[in-house]
Amino acid sequence: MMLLPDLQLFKAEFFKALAHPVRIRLLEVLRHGERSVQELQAALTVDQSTVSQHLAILRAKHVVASRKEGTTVRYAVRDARVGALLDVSRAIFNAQLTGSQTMLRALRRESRRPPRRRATRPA
Amino acid sequence: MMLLPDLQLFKAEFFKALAHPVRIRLLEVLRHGERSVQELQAALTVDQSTVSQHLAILRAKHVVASRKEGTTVRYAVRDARVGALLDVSRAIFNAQLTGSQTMLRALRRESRRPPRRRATRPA
DNA sequence: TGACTATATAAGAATATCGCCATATAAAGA
DNA sequence: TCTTTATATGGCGATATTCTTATATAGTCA
Repeated sequence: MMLLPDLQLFKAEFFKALAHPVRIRLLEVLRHGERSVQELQAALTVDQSTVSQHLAILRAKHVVASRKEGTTVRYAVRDARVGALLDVSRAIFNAQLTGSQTMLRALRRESRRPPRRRATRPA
Repeated sequence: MMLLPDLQLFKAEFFKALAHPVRIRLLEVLRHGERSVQELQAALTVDQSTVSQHLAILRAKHVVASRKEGTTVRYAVRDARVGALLDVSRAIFNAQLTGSQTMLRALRRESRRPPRRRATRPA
């Protein structure tokens, strides 16, 4: 049966694009600015073809855009509101995760400013 | 390989919960208030077991909660921010859908106040 | 208890998604 | 042109989702 308006189908496709741990990580890196495939690969520690495949999916769903620059390709989030989306969902997780101390800590860690690699060793 | 932190996995599970047209429709009805399974079923025109199965998924991911009331079971969204999430994504679609006139119209129709069934016929 | 209603769950077939490996394309430099 | 580097894509086995059909559970009323 089914027969639902295309619009809901379209929305579902969009959420599907976010429904994978690798793609979430990709977006959480990309929301801080444009990145090359190499940089993304380094940040995630998954292999090249996997990163490329997930980027292809995000591209197909129009979540990210790619721009060629010489040999490398740089990716960026297409709509800044994707950041807002991740923030709202973070707030929801936060409320939901009252159980797991470990995940709660990880979540809090994420929401702090980008961990600005420490320059000097602590006193 | 893989080895991503549990947190991202958890987030992906959450988005997966939204990544289906039927579940999106369910949430878009539920965000306006508690509903029984029957009401949901009537609103979506999909059959009983399908609605129940999708509700089970939303329940498993803690997106909705169920409350028994006599013979019937009433469902509600657990976190009001889910509404905000749907709104942000709507905004993103809106920007994205500059191509499809049909979907654009459907999207606009959705964002108007609940269509409050007209009481008198137009003049 | 039996019949009826509302909802949930199980099992299976069809389909989709995922990760991995190999290979393809494309730019740049020798 | 040959090589190297950066990225994309095709094929495949493993796993996960989804719908359908049938059945199970639970509340209500007679």
